[in-house]
Amino acid sequence: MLKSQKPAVNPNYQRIWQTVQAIPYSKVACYGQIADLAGLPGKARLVGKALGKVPEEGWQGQQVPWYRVINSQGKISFPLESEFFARQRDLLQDEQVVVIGNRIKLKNFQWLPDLAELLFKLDY
DNA sequence: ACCTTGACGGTTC
DNA sequence: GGAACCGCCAAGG
Repeated sequence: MLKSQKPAVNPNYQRIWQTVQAIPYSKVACYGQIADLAGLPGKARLVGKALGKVPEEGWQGQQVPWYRVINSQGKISFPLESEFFARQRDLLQDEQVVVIGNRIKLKNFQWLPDLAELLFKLDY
């Protein structure tokens, strides 16, 4: 049998993308929160890396709503003047998420999944 | 094996 | 709220 075909996609990235897919419409989650839910506690920065490599065509037939992930301070983690910042802000506002001066009130929009929701959406 | 990179987070002032 | 600082650690070169 042939050894190591292609290094396949990093399994940690896959779990992160899958977890991000569970964030509901009009809700946001923090990098650290996603890391925890993905079973990678303390690896918030890894989530950032993984999101930077999200396949444009989605993962396993489903889009990955990368724009629903913001930092723990309720802010978009891109430079204000960048094109990425504008895109993320627009996509969020399209979902009725209120963004004022690079600030989103986590109190109102943070995704707080209950156990049943997690068991249903994440299969591991 | 060593070094740098990150879409981070918490602490403190 | 915000800026400075420091700790964190897998990935990729």
